Amino acid sequence: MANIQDVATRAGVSAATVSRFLRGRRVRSEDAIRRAVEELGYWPTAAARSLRSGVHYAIAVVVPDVTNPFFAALVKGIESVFRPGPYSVFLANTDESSEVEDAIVADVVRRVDGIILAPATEQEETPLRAREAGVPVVFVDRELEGSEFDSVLVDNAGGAQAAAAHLVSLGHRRIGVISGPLNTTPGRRRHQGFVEELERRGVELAEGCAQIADFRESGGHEAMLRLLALGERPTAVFSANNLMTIGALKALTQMGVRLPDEMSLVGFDDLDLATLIAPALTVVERPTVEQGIMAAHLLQGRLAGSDQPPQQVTLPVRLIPRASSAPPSATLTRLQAVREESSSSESGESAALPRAKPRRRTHSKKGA
Amino acid sequence: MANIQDVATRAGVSAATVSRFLRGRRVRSEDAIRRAVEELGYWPTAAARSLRSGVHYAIAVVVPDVTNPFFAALVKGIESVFRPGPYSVFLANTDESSEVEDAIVADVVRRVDGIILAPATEQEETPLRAREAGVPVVFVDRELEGSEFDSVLVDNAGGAQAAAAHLVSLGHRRIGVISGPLNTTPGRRRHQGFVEELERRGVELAEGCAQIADFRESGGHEAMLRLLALGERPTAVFSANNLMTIGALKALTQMGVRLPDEMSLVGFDDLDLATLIAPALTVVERPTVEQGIMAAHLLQGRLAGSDQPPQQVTLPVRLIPRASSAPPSATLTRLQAVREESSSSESGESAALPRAKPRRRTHSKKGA
DNA sequence: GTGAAAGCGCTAACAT
DNA sequence: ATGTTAGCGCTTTCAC
Repeated sequence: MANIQDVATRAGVSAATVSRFLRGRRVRSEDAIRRAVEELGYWPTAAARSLRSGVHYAIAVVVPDVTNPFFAALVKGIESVFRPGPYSVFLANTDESSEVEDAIVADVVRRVDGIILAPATEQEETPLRAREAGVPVVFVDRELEGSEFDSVLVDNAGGAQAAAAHLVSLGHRRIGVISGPLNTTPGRRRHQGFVEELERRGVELAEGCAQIADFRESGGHEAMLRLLALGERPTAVFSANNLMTIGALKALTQMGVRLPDEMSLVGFDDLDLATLIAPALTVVERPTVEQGIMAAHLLQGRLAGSDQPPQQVTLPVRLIPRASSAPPSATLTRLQAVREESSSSESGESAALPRAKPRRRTHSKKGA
Repeated sequence: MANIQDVATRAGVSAATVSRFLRGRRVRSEDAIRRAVEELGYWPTAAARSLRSGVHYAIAVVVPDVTNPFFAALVKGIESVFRPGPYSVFLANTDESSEVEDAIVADVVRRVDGIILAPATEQEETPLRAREAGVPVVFVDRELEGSEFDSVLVDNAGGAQAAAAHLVSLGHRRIGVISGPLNTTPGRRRHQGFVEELERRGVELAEGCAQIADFRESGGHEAMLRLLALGERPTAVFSANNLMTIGALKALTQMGVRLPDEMSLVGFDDLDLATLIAPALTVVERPTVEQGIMAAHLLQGRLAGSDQPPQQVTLPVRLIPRASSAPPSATLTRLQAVREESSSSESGESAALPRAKPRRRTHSKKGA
């Protein structure tokens, strides 16, 4: 395989000149060099270039699970930004394991100029090592507690709150939640956001109604089975990510529980097929490709030598009400008893409306 | 950052000895070296190692679209094989573009020791260049015409044939197909397999009933809209991959066409949510993770220096009949006329059942 | 603008 | 088993 010296000889110049030309500087012998490169099919050896100059013209994207459509979309966004070059984008998978992530980052730090990282958990100094090695890191989806890294998140708490508010407004009082690991940013934020909003609205989380799972389909499946096995089933459930929502749906189908009659379900993350399943799924949607684009821009800034203080970008989410969430059905809630007593004239429509927005601050209004 | 010489000095040996130790050979001063490595936080520089030895301890997986669950699963399989090391796995996305693929492969050839490639199209000598560079290539999902590369495919033709047989057996005579690009292996094989099986069973593909799309959701969507706009709609459609099936489903929903009453649908590729959509989707399922594992094993063989002739592995597929395919409905087929005459007593339940497994060979039973 | 020379960090060949 | 030496292919001074 031809090297730079071969090109130089053929073009009648020195290797240094060829190198300069290849790096975009103006030289007299452009034509000759271009021709020599062409004829020899020359392409620089990445390793030699990296060794000498310290730049790799590559970045790494490290995610817990490529199989998760969310991360896949993220990657697409990132790639679209870097496509024009000169950086190649490499993707690596940690399989939701901190150990694997450690190994990958340690390896990749020697091969790339920057890293976009969606950490498996928050307990790790791996990214700090990367920084020590002089490789900028941008966090996506998950962040390091009080760290000084660029990061792009979505409004996890806000989305979870919207889901809680939605379910309470529909009249649900016995509500379940399937959360991700609490040592991950989205796991903890969504869980807290959901639970706190319930409390704020005077709804207590009953025993066994908070299931901490693992962001995987199997975890969601098992969690939903546990919820269904409860003495008193929740009338509504919030599932904190796409994969667990799928698992939960399968559990419901398997146990013959009908949505939304027997249970309401709201998921975090839109599913590609959310509108096709029956009933169409109510979800909290977040920008995925955009999140990747944002992260890529931040990293590009660092690669260009930006010395700005760490940026913390938070993207908005939005609740999309569809058919899987509805007021609790007659047979399942005590509210129903109240309803039957008090109102019979308005029964036709009111059940479908968020009429139950009860006692925001339980104590403050008690006397009124 | 410490280099190998620093470690050597600290351990009181030469750099060569450290190098040998790191590569697994036995040395006397193991302990001292290990300690020095530890204390200095030393980690070899990949570029230097690659430059000198020519090995990168990395492989690349190049796919058209990470967002496609099929490729995501493939990657998972590959990673599971390489996880134990010593090779890192990098993933790159070609966005279904031969040009991007060319660029990626040209780049990656200088950085890795082997490539697993799912080509965007078949018209390219890129992989040949990789081979010239001494980098082994294993094809997945798609193959190069008459080439001498290892490859792992699934029984595309067989799957498509099974789908055709299934639909014809149900009684469909006016059948549509949404195919992928015919210059890709799975696109062509599935198309041909399907069409030929129809012919073999005496069913002709009507004008406009063969839609060649692009393996993308949007393509499937548009193709289905075109099929629905036909003067005489097909009573059944075969969609040649997961993404197009999703697009087709959305088109059907959008146009208010009910499955399977107004149309039967069979897809190639199982969908994660196939059982959750209404009605559950009939699909041709193929092993995805296994395909990745197989490809990884083949590449491992080459990396280990195997000189065996190119292996061509074909994995079996299987048709999973679910609810989206059923006999053509009353209003849509002339068969119904026959039915109405002959049977009225069994009308209650029979409509939902595949009872009409009528005249496998139209001509053979005509007189009965 | 250009060439000569040095060297990035490592491993392979050759001694011992 | 270990040290010495050379050099992978490139980029970067440093002169000119």
